[in-house]
Amino acid sequence: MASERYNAPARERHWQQVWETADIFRAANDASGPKCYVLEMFPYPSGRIHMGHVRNYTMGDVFARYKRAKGFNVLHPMGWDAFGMPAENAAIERKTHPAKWTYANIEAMKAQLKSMGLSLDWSRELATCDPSYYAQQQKLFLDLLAKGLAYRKSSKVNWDPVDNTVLANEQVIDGRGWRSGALVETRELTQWFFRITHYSDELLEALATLDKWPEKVRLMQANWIGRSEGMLVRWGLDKRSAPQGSTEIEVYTTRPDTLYGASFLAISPDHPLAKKAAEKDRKLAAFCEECRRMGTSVAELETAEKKGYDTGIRARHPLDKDWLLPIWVANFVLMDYGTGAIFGCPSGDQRDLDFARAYDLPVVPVILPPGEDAATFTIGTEAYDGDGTMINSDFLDGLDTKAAFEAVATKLEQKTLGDRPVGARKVNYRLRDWGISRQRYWGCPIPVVHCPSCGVVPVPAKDLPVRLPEDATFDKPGNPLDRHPTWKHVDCPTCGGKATRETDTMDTFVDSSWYYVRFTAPDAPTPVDARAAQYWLPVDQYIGGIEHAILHLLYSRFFYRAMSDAGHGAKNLREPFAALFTQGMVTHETYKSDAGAWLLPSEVRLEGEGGERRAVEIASGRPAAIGAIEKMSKSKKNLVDPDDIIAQWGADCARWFMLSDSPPERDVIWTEAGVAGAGRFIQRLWRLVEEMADKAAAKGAARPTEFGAEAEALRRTAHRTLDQVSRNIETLRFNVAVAQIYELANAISGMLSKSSAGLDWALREATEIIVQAIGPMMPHLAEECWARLGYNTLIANQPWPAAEPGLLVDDSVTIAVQVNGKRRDELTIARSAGNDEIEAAVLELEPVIRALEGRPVKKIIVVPQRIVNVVA
RNA sequence: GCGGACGUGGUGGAACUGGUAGACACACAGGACUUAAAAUCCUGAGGCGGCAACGCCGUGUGGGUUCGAUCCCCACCGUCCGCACCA
Repeated sequence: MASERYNAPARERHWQQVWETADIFRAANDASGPKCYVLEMFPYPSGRIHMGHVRNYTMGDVFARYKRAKGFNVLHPMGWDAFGMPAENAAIERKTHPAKWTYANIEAMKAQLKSMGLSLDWSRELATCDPSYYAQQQKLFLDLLAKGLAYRKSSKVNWDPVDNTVLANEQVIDGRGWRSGALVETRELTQWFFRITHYSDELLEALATLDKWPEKVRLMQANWIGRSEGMLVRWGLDKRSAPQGSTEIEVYTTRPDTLYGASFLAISPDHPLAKKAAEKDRKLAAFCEECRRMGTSVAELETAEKKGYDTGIRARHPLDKDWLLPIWVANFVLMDYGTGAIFGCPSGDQRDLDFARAYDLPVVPVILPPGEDAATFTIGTEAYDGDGTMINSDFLDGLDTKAAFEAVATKLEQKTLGDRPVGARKVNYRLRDWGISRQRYWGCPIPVVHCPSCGVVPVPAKDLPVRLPEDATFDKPGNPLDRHPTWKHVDCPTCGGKATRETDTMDTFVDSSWYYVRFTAPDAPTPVDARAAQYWLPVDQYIGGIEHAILHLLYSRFFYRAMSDAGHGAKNLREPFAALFTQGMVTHETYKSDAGAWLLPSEVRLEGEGGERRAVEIASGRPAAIGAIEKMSKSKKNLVDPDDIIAQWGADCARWFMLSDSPPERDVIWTEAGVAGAGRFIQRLWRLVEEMADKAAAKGAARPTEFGAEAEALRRTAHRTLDQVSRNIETLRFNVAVAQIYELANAISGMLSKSSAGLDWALREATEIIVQAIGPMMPHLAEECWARLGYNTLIANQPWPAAEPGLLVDDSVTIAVQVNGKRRDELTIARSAGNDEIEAAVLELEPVIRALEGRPVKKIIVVPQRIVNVVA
């Protein structure tokens, strides 16, 4: 029979239809048997999927299909992270409505995702901008409010002047807004917060239980939470110098052991004491003002000098009532960490040392590094912050650092100032509460009403959801909800008086903090269906980008706990994602025209090879520059459109290429050659299956009793491949699984020209195995091959084949033979051979005798089934 | 500055728990088929020396542990990532 090329795009549409009609990917909440919840981070509906999505969803799909074949009840849903700024910006630019823009995008992207052949349960599709979703989120908010986990406060916040909204700390990267890239300003505003700090310790501690998360992500979260153990220490103020009514100041320190090395106190320009002192000191007031104007961007911090101003106020050392220390206002002290006040120990802290040197303050060494002599040790330009032996420290002298910490801590806890202890042990966290207010339209409305007489009043359940008004205008900057003529004006639910709605909407990260829970029962009348959540959660395998290591993943860990504590979760579950995998980015070469404009890969023609590679701009015929390989981005135009690839090569080809070569956690370089290689393999596999299918004799033939050596070897290869592919899919090592499938394909090809009863049967078996093995990765091709092999079932419904254990182990093994650690030969011997037998055989090998050069053998090391080393 | 990861042929990468380094793929070269091309198939290849058998060298650099190190330890170099005036 003449082979025809496999027409991937056409056949893929066919099989997608078949799957959809059979509705085989719908997950049942009431199924018995083991469940497996596979989830990829849901996309923002920007309008088109990009290659990053293709990679992410392919990985998830391979895992989901594999688990399905392994007999799990798999939940593999998809939805849309649909609130957010781009919709609003589109509304401004194109004079459309965010909802219209968003839903049109969803429709387009859904079609694209479907063309990828993903095994998704579309019946659970949700969009976070849909009132049916955000209504439930508003209920959650109110329950958190009732629990004190949501609250309102005035504080300094990060203001993004381009997006005209507040940002959470996690959303400020290098002093810039995470979306807009604008330098963030500081503003004092009254905002809504989630009390994530209530869970600081739990979020940190529980990281240790997440053994299926990347170490890197856990570390990043631990650093972000930033736990430190220290003490709050109260210092009495010298009455003569202190402002009226100020009697003490409290500092936070992690190094109370260095208290005798203190030479000054420093407070933030925003510290109440600084403000009070500034009332009477114009120069100080000016200094504080100057500090506030200083930016907080990285560049500014790096160049900023340590600046201070002596308030003239003096504080009494907590361990020595006769020791007065100056209190300075310093530009490097942060009001929102600790107490906004520190004591400076210049010998033990580089920053304090710099400050002391600049203002000529005392530098007293209190910790003697190991190996140094107390008589000669001095601090020059470098502080010593390590451990050592205490010196110049009164009752602490001679103790080591840890013991000194304990001794001071105990003493400070016993000593009193006024009627309270001078010191108290305190654990501090870097983590701040999550500011969720956004001054934007396209987000979930915060369901409260502000009443002049009743204060903040929750919107009653019967009035939920608080819907976004559809007739908002986007022609002016600022919050469309705030300037809407009628929307915000309501009667107070409590007293009935005139009141106004909250016009802030929630950070979109709130939406994505619980969507995985909603997927378990997307139509439930309550936010969470307890039974469904209990059955499906936690997510068994979560896959997404590393960029969410802190943001989304920390928020979700918090929010899941908070909603559980408010009564919406699965019992005895604290962590929503049991296993996390962070995949690498998709990168591509960049091209620039001689006019300096970025060019799409499709706009250039590549010529030559190796060091001679050139790019030519097709339109102009002029040479173009080949630039660095970078993450695919609109700005650099190094984009390849998944639609084009799927139309030309098919989804299976794109999927296979995404899985090949690069380890999934690393970046993959998209190349035309790589895609073509994947395409070639598809055709090759198809030809192989056609040829097999035509070997009619093997189909349904009885299993031979004797196979013969070649058939036996092929069977071993096939079953070993099956075994290894299974394990590599299980551990998401797709590139290795792909390589093993190639090996099996090579082994089958090598045998195709030969024929015997045993070999025909083994070939048929091996072919069926390879078709099943590619099933999760290239599902359409697998169906096509399965059908071509004569089956009228769906391979998507076939159980994963089991490897025959007997074929995974050989009777004989080939082991390496070394002389003095250098490989000289190899030896094939019965697996059961004893050490004596192996030793004897090794010593007779010609290369061994030669390498020994007549020297006597000192000993022979035999590692069974691995290696033999003859030591001479 | 602090913390972490990584470094293997021309390229992407593989190597189980310390046990034959370079699987598999891409690119390349030679050959077959073809009027020709495409497609396909076969063969070759880490480097150096050698006709070959074979020998020597080889996983960023330098040391160490070990019968044996890509893997463990120490130091250094380079790349990438995260955090960063955090008291």
